[in-house]
Amino acid sequence: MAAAALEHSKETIASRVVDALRDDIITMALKPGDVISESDIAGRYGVSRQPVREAFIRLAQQGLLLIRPKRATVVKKISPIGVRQSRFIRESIEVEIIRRVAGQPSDDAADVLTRLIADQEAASDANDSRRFHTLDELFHRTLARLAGVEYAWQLIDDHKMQLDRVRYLTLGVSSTQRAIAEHKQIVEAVAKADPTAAETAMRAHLARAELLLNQTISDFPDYFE
Amino acid sequence: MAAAALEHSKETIASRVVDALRDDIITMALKPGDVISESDIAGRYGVSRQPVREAFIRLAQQGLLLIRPKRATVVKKISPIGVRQSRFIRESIEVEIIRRVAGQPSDDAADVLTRLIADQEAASDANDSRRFHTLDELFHRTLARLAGVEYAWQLIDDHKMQLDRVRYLTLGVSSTQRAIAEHKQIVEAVAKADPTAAETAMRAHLARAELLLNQTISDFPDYFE
DNA sequence: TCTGGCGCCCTTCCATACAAGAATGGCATT
DNA sequence: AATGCCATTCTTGTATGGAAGGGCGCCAGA
Repeated sequence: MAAAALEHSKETIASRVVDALRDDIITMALKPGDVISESDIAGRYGVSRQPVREAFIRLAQQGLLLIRPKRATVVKKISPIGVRQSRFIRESIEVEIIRRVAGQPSDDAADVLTRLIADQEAASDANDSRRFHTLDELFHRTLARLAGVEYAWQLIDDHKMQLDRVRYLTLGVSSTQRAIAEHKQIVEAVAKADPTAAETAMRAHLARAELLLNQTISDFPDYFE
Repeated sequence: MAAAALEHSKETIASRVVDALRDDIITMALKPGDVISESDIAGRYGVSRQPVREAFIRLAQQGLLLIRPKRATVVKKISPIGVRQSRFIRESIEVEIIRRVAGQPSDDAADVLTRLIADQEAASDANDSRRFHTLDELFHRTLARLAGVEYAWQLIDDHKMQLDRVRYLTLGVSSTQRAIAEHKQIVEAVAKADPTAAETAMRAHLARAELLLNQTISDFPDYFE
């Protein structure tokens, strides 16, 4: 925990504490199982306990913290079941999305997606994992936008944080080459207006995450329930 | 707002306030657009502002309240876009569920579902709308359980509250007969182990909600954005 | 040595006081 | 009559002190 002096903006203190803590949790600066307390964090950021408490409540609702009344507050360990179910939800939605996109194809769609893949290849060549994953997220978000349900993507953002923690642990591991190849298959199916092929490619793409999860669990057993 | 003296249990005051307020909102005792304040609710329940404030935060995260800093807190109006997107998510997941259930059929599945439909018919004959909708929810939840993703159902419960408010407004309107007939089609497809037919039936079942939504918007325009 | 009880310390939870922004209505000025 | 300013009074946001409860270790007794 580096974390000194959250930069002051016009937002409320509570909001800034939420952002700071969430970032620390996703980047594993705060590890699953770590015990924190209101006064602890309050002292660390030089604020009172009240806004910290409110931050705890919000993060607990997002599934990142576990408040044990009168006992303590801990960074929630990652639940393999929760991760799989979150992925089930994501897969359900993404399959529906890719069907729509492939079902009503436009030249724009394929173009935009192709360009994104090119960027990803550049990031991969430069070994810039962070940027690669940012572009990966953008790829999927773009599909949602093309399907006209970008707003729905925001709704599942909460669940996605569970997946993000796992992904952060696999930053150096995941094979970017393979992901790119899979993305190409998806775009290809979209260009051909073949919903079934698109669905198959998307399922394969998402299924690979299962392998990564299992490896990550054995690499960091303490971080999981 | 009837609402006196929330019954005391061992839970925290904040939790009880959350439950009470959420119930008031979903049952339209608190109407979309109503302005409430921390001290208002605090006085009404005879507690201090603090737990009420925490309840507001939690309900705001669930999309039921809108906290306008330093200004006021209002019961959020229902967003037609949000409702449609929530339904999109639900439809995506339910289609995936029904495919799985129909894909790996069991005698139990059809039996349990058939029994639930019988109960629904009884409730419909008795004109018990509340019970009918409770059974309706149980029907879909059972499908999730049969697909082995009951936990995922919990994850979308938050989004479902948006739909619940609309559904409450349509309590006397919705044609229970039709819903029952659609449920029968679904079970039939499951019994025949026909995923495609099951999917079609499920989509039709969920699509009918769109009509209800449009009618509800014109019936209660003030409750929507 | 083992076991049960008691007290201390830690936590979250609640209450209260104060601070600061925002809206509204009255009043003065033009 | 219209308009701009200012004070009053709401609201939510923050700080702080104490209350209530759970965990843990020391200590006494068997």
